[in-house]
Amino acid sequence: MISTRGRYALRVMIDIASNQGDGYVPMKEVAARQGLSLKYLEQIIPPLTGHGLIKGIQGKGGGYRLTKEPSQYNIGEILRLTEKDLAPVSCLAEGAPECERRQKCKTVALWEGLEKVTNEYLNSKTLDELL
Amino acid sequence: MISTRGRYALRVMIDIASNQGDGYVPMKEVAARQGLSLKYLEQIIPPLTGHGLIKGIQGKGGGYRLTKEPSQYNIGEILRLTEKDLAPVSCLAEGAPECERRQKCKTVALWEGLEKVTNEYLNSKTLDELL
DNA sequence: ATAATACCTACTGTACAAGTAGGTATTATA
DNA sequence: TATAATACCTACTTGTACAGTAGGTATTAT
Repeated sequence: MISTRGRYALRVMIDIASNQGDGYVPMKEVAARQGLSLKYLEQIIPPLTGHGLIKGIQGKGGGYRLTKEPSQYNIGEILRLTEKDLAPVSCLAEGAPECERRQKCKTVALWEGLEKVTNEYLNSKTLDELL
Repeated sequence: MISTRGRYALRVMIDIASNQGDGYVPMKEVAARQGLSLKYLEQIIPPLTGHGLIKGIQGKGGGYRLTKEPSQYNIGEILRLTEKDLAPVSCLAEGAPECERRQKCKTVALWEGLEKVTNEYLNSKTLDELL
């Protein structure tokens, strides 16, 4: 299940896209508009700036803005960065210990298929479709 | 993320299908073959018997068997019964309080679409495909 | 100098997942 | 009729992770 981290990150991206104009959007305003905790959002944002999806500038008058056109973001990349893991089962999560039943496991192909359809869906949707 | 309840339920169904022959399969044997806790499995099974997916008979020589051909079970129904919820986000879970942002929510359609593709995938797979 | 911002790190309460534990009810069989 | 083996039921436990709260530092415009 998608946690608040991914869901809030998406709402932040939508909010910035809708309000950036030609300037920078303070996270304080995003938090107020979205009814979310500023302090919590500050913990969620770093992977997005770290991977260049948004740019933040410090100091008075600072804030965030997108680095690309909304149509250039797919939802999957936003969620993969902010969500802990998008795998449908823990044994497919990154860093999961190699399962010793893997060879004879009758269900792993099912879970891999499920992961594939969800990733394809999320990668096919872009940010501008949500505005 | 699919929890152990749904994953174990699936393995139980596969194990019963593979071992029932023309008799009944004791859960104790399933637990031993699958390397799972019998006591834990006993908590997971009731919704499957309650909805008639498997039939259990008590007493010595008892156990469980399928009520239909493996090809007649779809994976989605097994998971929906044993998993707490298959919704991709908590606001789409059954019994979730009506979200007051629902009307203006820009992301709910995305989550509904994600739920749709996962349900379609899981409903399209049948138990016999896993044997 | 000050105010407003991004950015950083530690701590906390709650809920739930994943079991453990100890029973009762039912049925075949010796 | 006693016993063993099963399904079925309910309470309790433990660890972990989610969803924050809290208190700072660094940077920049005015």
